Amino acid sequence: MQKLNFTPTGNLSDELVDQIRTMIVDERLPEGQRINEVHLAEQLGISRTPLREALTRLISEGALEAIPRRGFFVKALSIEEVNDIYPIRALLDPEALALSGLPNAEQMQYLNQLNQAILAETEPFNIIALDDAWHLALIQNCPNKVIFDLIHQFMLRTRRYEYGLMKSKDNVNTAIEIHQAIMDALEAGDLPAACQALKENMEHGRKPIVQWLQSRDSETGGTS
Amino acid sequence: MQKLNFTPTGNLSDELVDQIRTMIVDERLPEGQRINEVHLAEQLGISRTPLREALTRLISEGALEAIPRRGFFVKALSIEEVNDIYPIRALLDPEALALSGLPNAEQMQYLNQLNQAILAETEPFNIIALDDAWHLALIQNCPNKVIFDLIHQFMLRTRRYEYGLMKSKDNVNTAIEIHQAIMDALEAGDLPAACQALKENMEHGRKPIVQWLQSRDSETGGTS
DNA sequence: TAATTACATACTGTATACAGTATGCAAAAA
DNA sequence: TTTTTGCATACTGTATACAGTATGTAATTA
Repeated sequence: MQKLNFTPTGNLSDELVDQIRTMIVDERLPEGQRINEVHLAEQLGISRTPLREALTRLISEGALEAIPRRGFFVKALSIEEVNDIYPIRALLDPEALALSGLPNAEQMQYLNQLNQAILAETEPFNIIALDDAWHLALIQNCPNKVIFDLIHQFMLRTRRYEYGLMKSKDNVNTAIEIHQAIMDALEAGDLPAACQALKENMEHGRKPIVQWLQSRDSETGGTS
Repeated sequence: MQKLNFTPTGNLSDELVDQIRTMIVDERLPEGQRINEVHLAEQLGISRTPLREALTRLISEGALEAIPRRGFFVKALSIEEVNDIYPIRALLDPEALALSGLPNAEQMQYLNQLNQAILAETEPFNIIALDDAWHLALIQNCPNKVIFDLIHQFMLRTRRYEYGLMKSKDNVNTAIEIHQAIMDALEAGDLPAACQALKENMEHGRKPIVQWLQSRDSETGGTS
């Protein structure tokens, strides 16, 4: 039962990383859960070797942790991590935007399209993917590829947190409005204002997530 | 020929990552080189499975890259990467120091000891390790663990560049003087000045590396 | 002589086998 | 009834086997 018998590009573990990350984000693999390699491997239709290579990569991404001789575990969501990461993005994202400069007309149109697509989308997982795409499109001209990749990495790392959040339409609408404000500044040709708005976006994006985590932690159980 | 037959903590690949990174830094594995897994595995006295897991991790660190069906390659040193990373550290390090606050007397003494140890050391590899240790000690109180880890990651990633540089005693002395200037500001209780000095340190640290790379690239061959 | 094709070799990517440790349960003793 | 100890089971970590692709060389043809 091979997944794909035409694999001209990429290895099995490449696709596995995306697949397993998605399972962690949508909580099919809930936080704290121990990964049973044999079970997961046969569930995914592959052997343990490429699976372990994928799990190893997800440790670097911060989605998993390993305890020697005990195995891989899904990392717990933590308020500390949110409080740490969002201020970093408040530093990195505006810097990336400043380095990128103003987007051209075509790029502006694409940003608008994405923002409207977010409005139309109802599936939380897709909303997050579109939101991330918007933020990446904003800095697509960034000449500093390391910053770009770093931001991309943090996006993947915070998807688990935003997944819980984006179930509420209120938070989605807020995000759309902030995007609009940034785009307004860009269309006015005011790059510093756009950077400032982006910085505030990141600083304020932290708060509702922390609140959600706190309310979640005060409950004992959760609905599946 | 086992490396250690008492491994109560940690897996083989944990130690392999450090070992192979060192081989890349000191150019036993030169840039661009294709990694022969069979050869390297038997050279290190282990099998290909844990080796491949270690190599996978070193891709995340930026030391290697993988081409499907071709294998792992040591990433080439690039001026672009240096130009990208040092401005990021000029952003992150001062922020981490600001969050850390002033070090206490004991910590100041440790910073002084490290700086003197750098002066006494002659081996480039050790100089870099001490320099990194100094910069980490500077921000050891940083409450933002993600920034701390990020800086640590960038240190490992830039060791290859600094190894070429630290062969010149001039550059070592410059580093020591800058450390001293930062410590002077700290002992005066002026945290903002220390952050500013650290920022300038990072911004200026980039230049000699780029110059070294340019002069190196204009030569055809190199001494072993 | 230069170019192209066919073949032998080597290496990667994946699966599987094996060894050693952790875990949970049952039985026995206090 | 509670605690402790021994054993069976399950799972991780590592080694090895196998399949398929890339690579280099030699032979053949233009």
